[in-house]
Amino acid sequence: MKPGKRNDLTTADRGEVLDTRRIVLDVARSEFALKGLAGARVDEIADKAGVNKQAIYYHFGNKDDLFRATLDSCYEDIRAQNKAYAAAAPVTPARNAVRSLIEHMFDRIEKRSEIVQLIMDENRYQGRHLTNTGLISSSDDPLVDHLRAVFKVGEAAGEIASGIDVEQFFMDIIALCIFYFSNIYTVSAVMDRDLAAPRAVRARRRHIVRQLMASLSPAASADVG
Amino acid sequence: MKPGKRNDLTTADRGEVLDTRRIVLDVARSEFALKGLAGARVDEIADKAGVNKQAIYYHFGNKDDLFRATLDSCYEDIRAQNKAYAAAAPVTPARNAVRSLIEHMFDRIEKRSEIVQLIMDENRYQGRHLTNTGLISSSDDPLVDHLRAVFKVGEAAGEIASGIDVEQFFMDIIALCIFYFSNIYTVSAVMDRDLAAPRAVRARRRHIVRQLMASLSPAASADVG
Amino acid sequence: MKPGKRNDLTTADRGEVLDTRRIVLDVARSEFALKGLAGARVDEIADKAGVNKQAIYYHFGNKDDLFRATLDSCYEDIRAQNKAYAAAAPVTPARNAVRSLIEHMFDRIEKRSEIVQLIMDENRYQGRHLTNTGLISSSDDPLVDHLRAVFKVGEAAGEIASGIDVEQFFMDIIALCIFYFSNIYTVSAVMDRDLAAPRAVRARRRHIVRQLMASLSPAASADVG
Amino acid sequence: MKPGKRNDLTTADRGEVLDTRRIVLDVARSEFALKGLAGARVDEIADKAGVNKQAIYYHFGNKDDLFRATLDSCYEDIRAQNKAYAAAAPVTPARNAVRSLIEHMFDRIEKRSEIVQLIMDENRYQGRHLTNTGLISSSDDPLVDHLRAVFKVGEAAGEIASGIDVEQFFMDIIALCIFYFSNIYTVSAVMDRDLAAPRAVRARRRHIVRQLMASLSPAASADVG
DNA sequence: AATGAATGAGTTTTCATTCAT
DNA sequence: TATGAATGAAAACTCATTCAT
Repeated sequence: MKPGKRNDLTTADRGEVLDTRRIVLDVARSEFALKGLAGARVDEIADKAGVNKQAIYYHFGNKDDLFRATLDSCYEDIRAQNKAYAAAAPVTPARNAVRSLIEHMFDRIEKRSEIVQLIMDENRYQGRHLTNTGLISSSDDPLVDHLRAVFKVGEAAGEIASGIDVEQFFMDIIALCIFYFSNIYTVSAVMDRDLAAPRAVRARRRHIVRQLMASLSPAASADVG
Repeated sequence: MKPGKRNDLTTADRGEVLDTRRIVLDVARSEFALKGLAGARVDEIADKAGVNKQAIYYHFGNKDDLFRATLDSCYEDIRAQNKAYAAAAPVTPARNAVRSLIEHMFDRIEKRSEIVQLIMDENRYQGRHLTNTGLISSSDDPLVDHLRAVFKVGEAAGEIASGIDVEQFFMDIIALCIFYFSNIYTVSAVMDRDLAAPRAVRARRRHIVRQLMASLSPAASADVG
Repeated sequence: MKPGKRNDLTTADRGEVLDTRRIVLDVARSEFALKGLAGARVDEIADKAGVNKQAIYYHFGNKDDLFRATLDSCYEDIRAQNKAYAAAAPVTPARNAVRSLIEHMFDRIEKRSEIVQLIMDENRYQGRHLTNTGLISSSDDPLVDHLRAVFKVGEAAGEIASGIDVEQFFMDIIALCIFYFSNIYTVSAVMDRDLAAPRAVRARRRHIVRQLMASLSPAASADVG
Repeated sequence: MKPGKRNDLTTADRGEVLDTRRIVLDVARSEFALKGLAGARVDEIADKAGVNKQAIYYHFGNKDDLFRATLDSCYEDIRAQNKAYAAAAPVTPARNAVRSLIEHMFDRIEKRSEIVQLIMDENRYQGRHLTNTGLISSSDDPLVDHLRAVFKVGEAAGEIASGIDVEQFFMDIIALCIFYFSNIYTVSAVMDRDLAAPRAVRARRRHIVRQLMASLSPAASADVG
C-alpha cells in the first residue's frame, strides 16, 4: 500500500501514473529550485501540480524522497544533454571545439538555471539526497570524455598547452558559468549594475570564453612558469 | 520599543547590549549559512546564543530582519577585510601581486565559507534583504581598485595583457574560488572523488592560480584572436 | 487545500464535515460574543468544540475569517427568524401588531444576546468582516416590510400617526431593546440597581412597549408640532 | 516603590507627574475605545503617549488597572458635564427643557463617542473594572434630577403625561442616542446606507427628538391605555 | 489511486510584566 | 522616576504526514 518508487507498472493506467509522477516532478523541480528544500511546501507543490497532496506521498513517500527523486531527474536530464552534445560535437579543430563547449554550457545554464539552483541547494545537505541512480562518475561523463579527446588533438597540434588537467578545466567552465547566474542578485547589488540585462549577459559570455581560451594558450602556459 | 541599531551608547552597560546583538549575529550567521533563511530556526539561534528568544525580536524585529542584519554584518566584514588587504598589499611586481590576491581570496573563502553560503542564499530571495548600509559599490571596492592599479603597472611592464576588464577578471577569481567550496558535495559525488580532502583542495588552488595567471599572459591574449 | 464553504456534499460523510463546521461556529459564536474578536482564543474555541485546532484553520482559514463566518451565520439566523416571524404575524389590528413585534424583539434579544454582542463588536472593526452573503438590505427585510404594511393599515384606520418613518421606528425598537441588555452591567452600577433582575427586565419591557406605542399615537404627533 | 494611585504628591515635579498620568490616560482612553481592553496594547499606549512603558506600570500598576483608571476618568468627565449642563439649563418651559436635553445628549455622544465605546466594552467584563470613585448613583445624577424637576413642572402644566418613569425615560434617551453611533457600521451595511453621512445623522437626530417628545404627550398616553 | 479531513509537533510572533540601573 | 533590556507564557499560524473512504 505504500510503494516507494514506481517505474515498473504494467497496469492499464500506467499512462496516468507516469503523468502524475512527471507533473509532480516538474512542479517540484521549479519549487525546490526557487525556494530550496526547506522553503518549498508540499501543499503548494500539490496545488500547482493539480494533484491531491496525498498523491505525492503515495508516489514519493515523503518530502525528502520527493527532493531526491527531483534531484535524480535533474541529473538524468543533465546526462542526457551531455550525451547528446558529445555525440554531435566535432573534436576538431580543437580550439573551436573548446569554444563551442564553453558557449554551450553558458547558454544551457542560462536557460536551465533551475537545475543548477536545485543542485546547489543539495550541497547544504551535504549530498545526502544523492542517489546512485542519477549520478554519472566523471570518468563516464560524455562531456569530459569529449573534452579529453579535444585536448589530445589540440595538444598534438600545438594549439592547446599540454599538461592541463581536463577535469579541472571542465570545473573552470562550470564554475564561471554557474557563478554568474546563481549570484546575479547580490553581485548586481554590490556592483550597482544590472547583471541580468541582456547586454551584461552577453559581455560576461564573451569574457568567459576569452578568459578560458586564453588560459589554454601554449604561450601563456610558458609564461606562468 | 524597537531599537534599530545602536552604536552610540555611552552608559556602563554598553558592553552587554552590544554583546547580545553581537553574539546573536554570530550565531545567526552560522545557522543561516548552514541551513538557509528558510531552514534556520529562531528558537535554535536563541538557544545557541544563550539569549531569550524574545531578545532577538526586541533587537532585530523579526526573522527576516535578523537575516538582513546578519547579511549586513557579513558585508561589513568583507569590506573590512578587503580594505585591510588592499592597504597592505604591494602593487608590484604586478604578476606577483595578482597571484597573491588570488591565493588570498581562495584561502579566505576556504576559511570563511559561512559568509559565502549566506550571500548565496540571499540570491534565492532576489536580493530582498540587502540594505544600503552593508553594501559597497565595486567602484569603491578596495580590492578592485588595488587590482586596477596592479593591472596598470602590469600592462605597462608588458607582463599583463592589455584590455582585460578588471571587474570581469575579479569576478573570475571569485567565481572559481567560491564554486569549489559551495558545490563540493555534489561535485564530489559526480566526480566520485573527495574534493574536501586537503590534497584535492591544494590541487584546485594550484590550478586556479595557474589558470587565472595564464589567462593574463600577453602572449595568450594574442592567441585568442 | 482550503475549502471555502461546503453545502454541496453528497457523500456519506457529509454529516461529519458539516458537524465540524457547525460545532466550531457554535462555539465561536459564544466565545466571540463573550470575549470579542480580540479577546477570544482560537485554542479555546478548538478545545471547547472538541476539534483539533488545525481543523479550524483548515475549514476557516484564520481567526478573522472564522469571525467572518461566525458573523455570517448570525445574520443568517436573524434573517431566518425575521422571515418566520413576518410570515406568521397578522397585520391587523395594527396597534396590536406593532406591540407584538416590539415584544417579540425584546424577548428575542433577551434570549439571544450573543448575536447582538457579536455584531456590536464588529462595529469596532468598522464592518470589516461583513460579507455580502450574510446581509439583507433592509428593503428586503421581512420585518421592515411587515411593519410597513402594519403602518399602512394603522394609518388608514387612524390608529397610527401618519408620516412616521418605518425604518427609523424599527431602529428605535432595536435600539431600546439592545441597549438595555448590552449595557446592563455599567448601567446597573451607575443606577445602583440590578437591571438583570427579572422584575427589572419586566419593568423595562413594559416601559419600552408603552414608550414606543405612545410615540405612534396620532394625538401625540399633533402635540409635537 | 510601587504606588497604586498617586494624587497626593507634594514634590516639585508634581506637575510632570500629573502630566504623565494625564497624557497616558488620554491616550489610553482612545486606544481602549478603539480596540477594547483585549485589543489595546500597552506598548502602543506607551509609544503614543511618548512615555516609557515602565512608567505606565509605575503609575497604574497593570493593564487592568490602567483600564480601570481610564474608565474612572471617563465617568468623572461625564459627571462634570452632567453637572455643568444641569446647572445651566432652565427647567421651564418643560417641553423645551426636555427637547434641549435630548439634543444635548445626542450631540455630546456624537462628539465624544470614545467614552461610550469604552463603557460599552466594560460590559463585556461585567463591570469588573468599575470603581466607586468614578460612579454616581442615579439618585445623585444631576441630569436625572434636572429631568425630574422638568417633568414635575410639565405634568403640572399638562404638557407632559403623568406617570412616566423619569429614569426609564432617561434610559430611552441614552439608548436611542448611543445605539445609533455605536452600531453605525453594521446597521449601515444592513440598511445599505451610509448612516455616518451628515444628513443621515441630522435626520436621525430629528427623528429621535420627535419620537421621544411624542411619547411624552398626555394625549398619547391616554391612547396607550 | 484519488480525495477531503484530520492531527500533532513545531515555528514565528506577541504581549504583559519585571529587572537593573 | 525614567529607561533599555530581559523574560516566560501564550497566541496565531504552519507544515509534514496520516486517516478514512
